[in-house]
Amino acid sequence: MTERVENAMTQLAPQDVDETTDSAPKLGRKRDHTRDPEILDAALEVLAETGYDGMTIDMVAARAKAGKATLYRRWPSKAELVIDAVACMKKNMHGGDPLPDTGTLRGDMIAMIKPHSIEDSEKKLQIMAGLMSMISRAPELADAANAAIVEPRAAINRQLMRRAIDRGEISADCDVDTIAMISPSMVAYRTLMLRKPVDREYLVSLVDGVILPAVGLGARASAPTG
Amino acid sequence: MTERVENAMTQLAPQDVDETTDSAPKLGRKRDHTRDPEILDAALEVLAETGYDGMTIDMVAARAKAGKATLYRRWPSKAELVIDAVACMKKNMHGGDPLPDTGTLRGDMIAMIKPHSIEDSEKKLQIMAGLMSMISRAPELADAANAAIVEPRAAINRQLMRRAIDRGEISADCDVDTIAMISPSMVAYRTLMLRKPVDREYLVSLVDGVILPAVGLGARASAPTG
DNA sequence: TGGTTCCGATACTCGATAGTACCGTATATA
DNA sequence: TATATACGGTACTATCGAGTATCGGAACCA
Repeated sequence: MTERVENAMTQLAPQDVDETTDSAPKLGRKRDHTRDPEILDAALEVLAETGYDGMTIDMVAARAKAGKATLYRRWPSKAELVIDAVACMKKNMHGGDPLPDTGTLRGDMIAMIKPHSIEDSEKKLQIMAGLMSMISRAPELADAANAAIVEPRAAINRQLMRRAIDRGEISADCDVDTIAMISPSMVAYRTLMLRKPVDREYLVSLVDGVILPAVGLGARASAPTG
Repeated sequence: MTERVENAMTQLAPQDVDETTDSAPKLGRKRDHTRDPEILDAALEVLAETGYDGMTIDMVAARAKAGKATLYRRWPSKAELVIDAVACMKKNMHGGDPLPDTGTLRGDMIAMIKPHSIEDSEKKLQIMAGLMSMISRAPELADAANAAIVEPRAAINRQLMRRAIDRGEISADCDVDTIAMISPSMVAYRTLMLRKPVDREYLVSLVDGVILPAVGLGARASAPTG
């Protein structure tokens, strides 16, 4: 409630935060920053399971097999820990497989539907749900979450569509930006509110029943293979 | 966290809840049930402003100008109060204006875009956001929220599309159920995560850039009037 | 080796809030 | 009028969790 969030520190690395850059003679044991990612991952897990308000620092510490004080040595508050965790989620995303290039927009989009990415997406949406209550207090968090969770998928869709435009498969008049957001938005709503499964069948029906028609490719214009 | 939610009572009206139906001789002052809606509305307001976890019973009582004990006489817990508030939101929805019938699907959909409904929708989405953290603990709440907030809009879209099918304007092969969810889902995502304005312009662009193309009506096939 | 800082762990403070108890008052039945 | 209950308000209890303090031990540096 009375929480204030001014600035995430976002990985300042070796020296501590409020030191005036040079006044630290670096004595004694060094902070083990290899543990940061483990702690942030633990925070994301707890966040997905219990939501921001349900999440306690003790849970995160226990999950990361770390002491509570260790967390407070690295992040000044629960809020900043979460903000950092969400921000780092984006960085730590492996670029993943290269974009498919099957020659048709439908082929590319269907090729993007992989069990791994479905499950990955569901986990990230749980994190997003857990963040919702905090977003009204820290709106910049919405940007971070969007950048880490949904924007990458939308960017892929945009690129696939632009290539389709370039090869003349679809019209250049398409509202690429909006259409690229269709499946992320609908998958988010279906997962979080309808709580219905987002499986391959649903995603294919989105491609064939909404996206392809929207770009002017009639549903029955493409290959039969799922 | 340790909250349990078994059953919402959902407006049992005159007699109290746990009375075995007839053993109440009805003595003394009667409960003033005309205040129930005021209390539930206050709960929805606070819910939209602060979210479930940030909401306190004292806030709701103060907003409704009622005593905290009064709330606990009527609902056994904060959770059940909220569940009841969301459930009653659906009931208390005035049917609103009759469906537009302009003769074209585009005309009908554009006619549905009214300042009042935009603002109403935004308020309801704030409530939905406030509920998110609780939904994982009480999944039936997701159904109630969906039924009260998004489903009515989707139902309208379905009906407009079915009429368009009946009059031969669009093909009967359209995936009506899925397409009817496009604008609710995208509006929800845009409001809650992107925090961008959902204004008339955006809604029109959804109709012209996504929905009409998806049902096979080329974007430039319709009336010029916005 | 000795001083310094980090580590995990635990105990503590302190504010906030769900839920209860009780007050004086208002309103209903008998 | 007497009784019983609801009312708005307030004080209280009990719990929970953020953040702090401190511990013995380990790692690092001079």
